[in-house]
Amino acid sequence: MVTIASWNINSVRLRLPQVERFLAEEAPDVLCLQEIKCQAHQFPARALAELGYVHQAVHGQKGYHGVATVSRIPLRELDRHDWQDNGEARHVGVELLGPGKGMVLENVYIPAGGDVPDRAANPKFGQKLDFIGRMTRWAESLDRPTLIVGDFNVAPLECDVYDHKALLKVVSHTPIEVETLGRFQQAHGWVDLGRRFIPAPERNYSWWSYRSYWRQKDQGRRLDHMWASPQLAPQAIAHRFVEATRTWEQPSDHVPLVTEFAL
DNA sequence: ATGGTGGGTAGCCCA
Repeated sequence: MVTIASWNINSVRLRLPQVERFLAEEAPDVLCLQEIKCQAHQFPARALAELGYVHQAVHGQKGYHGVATVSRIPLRELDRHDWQDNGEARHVGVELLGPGKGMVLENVYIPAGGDVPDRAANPKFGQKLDFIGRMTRWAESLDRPTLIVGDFNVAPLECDVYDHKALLKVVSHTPIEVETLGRFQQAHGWVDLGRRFIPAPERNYSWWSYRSYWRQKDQGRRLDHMWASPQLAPQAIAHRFVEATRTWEQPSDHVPLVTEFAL
């Protein structure tokens, strides 16, 4: 059995105690973090190593973004794609070397895309679409069993948001984003494990705004995903969102996802 | 209900 977790932590230094609690309670073999918001030398490497996560691939950046994959299983870092070509730290790819040997684990933080869903008015929105477009061309040539996880910043299905009609004009759920992410999915035949295990139209959110009104009304969105390549997906035997973390004190706005593989 | 809240970091950017 190999258990993989993914969590947008929104500052790993601020929430290190929550990461430690999550690792103690869920005991995944591998944890993929997004939005670590620190440089590699500031990453709490020793604290996580003391919990057994001694194998680490950290792609940090000062103040913003940043991803890290920490593991009890030996791993080898493969690459760090810059799909915007602007130096932002949004991806790290590794290969598992012990249990799960041969699995490639892609940890990605797709840009949020700003507030206005219009390329001309808001360059960040175009950069988000272009990021996914470059990911799509990359995915077309993949030929190894791969799990891609992270904060995709897109809620693809109608039931992935609290109000589909209202959110059609809100970045994260616009038709152009959903279509663009759909082309990425088709490029490799990715299996959306979130919906394989929690089928539509069941409520299944991974993110709630910090703004209190939205939280009270359960106005969540499914922005975080674990997608398996076709040859790997059948090995996934369990999948869950750990929604309880959102009720912890001073939480991340995202909750972790966990998948168990029979490997 | 286009405001509001929460990060990092130095006068704002990002989510």
